[in-house]
Amino acid sequence: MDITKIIDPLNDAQREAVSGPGRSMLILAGAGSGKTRVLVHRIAWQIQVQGALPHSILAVTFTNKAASEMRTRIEDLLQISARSMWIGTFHGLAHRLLRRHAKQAKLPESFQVMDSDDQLRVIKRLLKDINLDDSRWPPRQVQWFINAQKDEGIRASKILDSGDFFQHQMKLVYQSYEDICRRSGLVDFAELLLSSYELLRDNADILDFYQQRFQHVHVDEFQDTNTIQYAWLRLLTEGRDNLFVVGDDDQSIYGWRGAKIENIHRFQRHYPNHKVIKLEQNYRSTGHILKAANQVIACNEGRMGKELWTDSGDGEPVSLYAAFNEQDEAYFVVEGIRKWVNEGGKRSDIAILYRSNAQSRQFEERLMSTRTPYRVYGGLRFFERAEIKNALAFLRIMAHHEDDASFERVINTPTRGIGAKLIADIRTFAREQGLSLWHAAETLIAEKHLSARAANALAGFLELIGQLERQTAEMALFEKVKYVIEHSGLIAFYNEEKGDKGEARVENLEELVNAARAFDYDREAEENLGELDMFLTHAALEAGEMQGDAFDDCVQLMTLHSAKGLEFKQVFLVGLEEGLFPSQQSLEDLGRLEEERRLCYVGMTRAMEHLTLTYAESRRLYGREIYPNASRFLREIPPETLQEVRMRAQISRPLTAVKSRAGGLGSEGKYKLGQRLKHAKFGEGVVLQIEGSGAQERVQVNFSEVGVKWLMLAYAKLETL
DNA sequence: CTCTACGAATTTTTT
DNA sequence: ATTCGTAGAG
Repeated sequence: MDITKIIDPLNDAQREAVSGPGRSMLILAGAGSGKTRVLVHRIAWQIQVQGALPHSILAVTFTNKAASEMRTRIEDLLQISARSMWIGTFHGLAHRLLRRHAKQAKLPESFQVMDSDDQLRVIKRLLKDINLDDSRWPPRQVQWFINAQKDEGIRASKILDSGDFFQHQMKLVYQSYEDICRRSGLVDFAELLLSSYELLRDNADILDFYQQRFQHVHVDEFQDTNTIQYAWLRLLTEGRDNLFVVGDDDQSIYGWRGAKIENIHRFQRHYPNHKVIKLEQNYRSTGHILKAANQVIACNEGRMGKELWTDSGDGEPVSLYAAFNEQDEAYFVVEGIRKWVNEGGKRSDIAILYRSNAQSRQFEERLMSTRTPYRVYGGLRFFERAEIKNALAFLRIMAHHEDDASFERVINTPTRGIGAKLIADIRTFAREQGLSLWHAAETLIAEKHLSARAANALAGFLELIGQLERQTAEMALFEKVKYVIEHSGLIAFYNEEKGDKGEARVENLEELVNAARAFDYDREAEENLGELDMFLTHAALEAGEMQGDAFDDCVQLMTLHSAKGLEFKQVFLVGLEEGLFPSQQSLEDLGRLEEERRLCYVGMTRAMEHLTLTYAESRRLYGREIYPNASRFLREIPPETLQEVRMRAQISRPLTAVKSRAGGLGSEGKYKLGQRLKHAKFGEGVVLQIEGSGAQERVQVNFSEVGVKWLMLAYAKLETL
């Protein structure tokens, strides 16, 4: 066997990880340290050297992109098909388990996957039905609550009824939501995970089967796992010491949606025999960029401790530009892009990264007026567009009459004279009789409870669906889709819509036909599911590529979050201002502040050759002019790696705040970040920030009773705890 | 049913 | 500022 291909391209640490003993391992892989490579080569090693069967490999990722990349790279490396390996996202694999064992998972054979938009609609509907005032109970918040419970593995029935009104109400809503989903055969994303966890937990035979099968379990981006995902992994590997996880605590930026860094510590406790390997050699960025990023992340407490290094030289220093205002900032960045392109650089090697989507605008305007091609990430994706979801809802309701969500979606789309009143009546009747909306509608017509006009319109709808069903019964998937978008009236409906908008929607619908034609049934068909159902699931689980032509040479605009995992020769990290980045909401909580800092670290380490940081001294935000301070993260960067750029020297002020090395690193004095202390008047609090020195030294403290305050150390009477 | 007007909210996102 | 959702009028 030729193992040189597997081993030779690796450095020592990577090699140790790849060829390590067949027990649990924790690979702490810094940014740009070759983490995917390690994962891929580890799997190759197990197969080729240790004789593992492809069949016994399980590899879990968070995104479809990561999963397919891993699969491709394994196939390229080993020159074998990776078909029999289970490589996929947590949700994708959970889904596969549920399809295979629908009965034991207490789900209908043909359950449908709901995306978050569908889920939100169901919740809105539900809140209306039980007459909850949605200004006091915002649907989003309810959705968030339910998902958070599921992510923690908590069923509605397990929520304590502590007498807390909010809790009590939420429990009721959650319970009704569960009922609706069960009755309609709908499963949301969080439910995929929770149900598949329960499936394994409650069925010893099934669990045993998969434990036997998956001799080698691998997890990518382990720091992003939430409670239920960890519990799921734990079940599969319990007592087997075969869990190989790769992650980076410094790149944990999804705490706000339930990711638990603690899972790394949990892992260390639960797999006592494990081995830890740190990958610290970086193959992406120059020395200056790494030094700057290292110093920033070093300000966080309680890290696993890693320091990136490179042997490829310092490179250029990091640029810093203090813009006059947000327009000047955009102007400066686009000017930088122009220079780069003039010197022969590619636009697609450039990224503009920002904290919040709203910031993209000024850059778009500037790019547009200079006619620079660009692409903004994070818009609606193909399968999330309303017209596509409408078409899919037709297909769904045809195949599954009890799917209330789809029924609601298309009952009056395109409009066919079924008004709010009639729909409400159907809903009420359905609820009273415990029927699906479809069945309720049928019954209402049959029992002549409706006015002639209403009955007519409703019967027309049912008949339309019935006709579509019959006429497309024998068609291939793409023909079926084509037939439905044409004969449901959707195409005609959107053709009516004036402007490019309707035109674009029609084009999208036509594109859906192509998507159906291109859909590779065989590749996905493992479950005993019809082609249409597979396609619908595919649409929910993989919302599809974002808009824009990847082939064009475009400047890339995206949030810091969506930049994770990517790299660019030239990175502009913009809007480094207190209140923006770190965001306002994170200022008062050290934990969230540290997550912002990690986000900053992620952003900086995206840059390969050149990193430019900018902030504005004045910014229009929500229609108001604000005068933010430079971000604390700038002060954490070692000055020797920084180079201030001044496009218009007389305008931008000298950067005193940035140059003065503040005590923010927490090395000197008796106060450091996170330090608990007590003030005679304000009570107890936590140190968030330290600035200045000597008589000027001041600390920002978050007091539990009175909130955030700045205190001069020279005057304040403080006592450390 | 569609259009307009007014008020409220406004980090980050994958599945 | 802008967007989004709802309430009320036409």
